[in-house]
Amino acid sequence: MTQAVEQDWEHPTPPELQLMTGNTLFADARLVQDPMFLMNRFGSLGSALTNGYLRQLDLKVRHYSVLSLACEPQAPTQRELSDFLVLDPSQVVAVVDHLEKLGLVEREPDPRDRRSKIIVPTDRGREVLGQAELQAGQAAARVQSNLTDPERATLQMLLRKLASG
Amino acid sequence: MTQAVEQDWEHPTPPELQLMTGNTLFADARLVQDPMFLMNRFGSLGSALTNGYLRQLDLKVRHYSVLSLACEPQAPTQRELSDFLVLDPSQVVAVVDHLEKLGLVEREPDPRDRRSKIIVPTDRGREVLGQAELQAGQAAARVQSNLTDPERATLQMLLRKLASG
DNA sequence: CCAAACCGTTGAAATTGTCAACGATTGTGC
DNA sequence: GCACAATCGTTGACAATTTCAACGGTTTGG
Repeated sequence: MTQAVEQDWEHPTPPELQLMTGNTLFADARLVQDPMFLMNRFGSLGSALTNGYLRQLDLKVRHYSVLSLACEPQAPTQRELSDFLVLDPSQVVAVVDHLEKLGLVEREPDPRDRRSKIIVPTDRGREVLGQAELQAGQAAARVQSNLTDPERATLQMLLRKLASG
Repeated sequence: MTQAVEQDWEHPTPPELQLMTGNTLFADARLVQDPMFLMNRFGSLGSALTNGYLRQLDLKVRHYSVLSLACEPQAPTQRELSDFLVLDPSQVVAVVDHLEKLGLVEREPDPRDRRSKIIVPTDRGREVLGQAELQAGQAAARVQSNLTDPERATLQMLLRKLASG
């Protein structure tokens, strides 16, 4: 039943999505000075926009994430994906099921633990990952369109340092 | 014991919340270099943590956001809240209902447009907002614990510039 | 004055998040 | 070796959240 439902701009057309209100009503509100608020706003807004760009590949951010991790040198188990992506194991099942139906990954038995299954990309999986990265990149570029290149680099550096907990 | 400084989690509120995997498995994964991925991760993770700190006030991030905006010089209508917070109007109804039941805000008719209602904080609302800001600040400090003060300032500046679209 | 658009509200549907339990397998203490 | 707890993927149920259509009351524009 996982058929393409609705349409809209699912073509190679860039989705229109309000990034941040040009509204000057709350321009000086205390909320917009709160980094957590902004992070949450751009996080959800960014993934929504990325989902739009990924729709033509029948993927969402979570599928793109799993596919990307599956293409890393060391193929992950579903448990590792669950931990790293902070997704319930049952949600990982659904994501892997979808990717498997698209022929992008395969479940293989873990030689070291027959309880686990490692997620391995197919050739087509690696190919589609490249396209997905392109789409995600376009979405990211659009979100960061207000920043200069060095600012983007600084932001990335700070976020990575934030993640190094 | 000293309860003034310490956070007492009266209810099953997890003080322990995995901010970012110390797992070194995916330390060099391409995903962790993607600013959008990190932004989304810290956005949802940060709001989940903030929700935990706000639980003692019977608030969530969305209620805190609405309360904060209601306390701005110009009291907003529900439509303006809906637009700015990217929430469906029906969700704003639920949030305002909750805040109203807690006696923190009141719906007042908009003198300029009898269709709209402006959300005005009560005295207790402003008081609780102060406490909520304290809790949210603790959550934020915890998320940003890996950053130095100047780095925090830079991050805030970049996020605000990101929002100035 | 009339039609279209807008606001808040309600309710229903779809998506997502959370949690308990199960077979199969592995690790642990004895 | 052997019971026994713990783990992994999976399923199914349940709660929370998002999305959407429709409705009275109101405003706007022609």
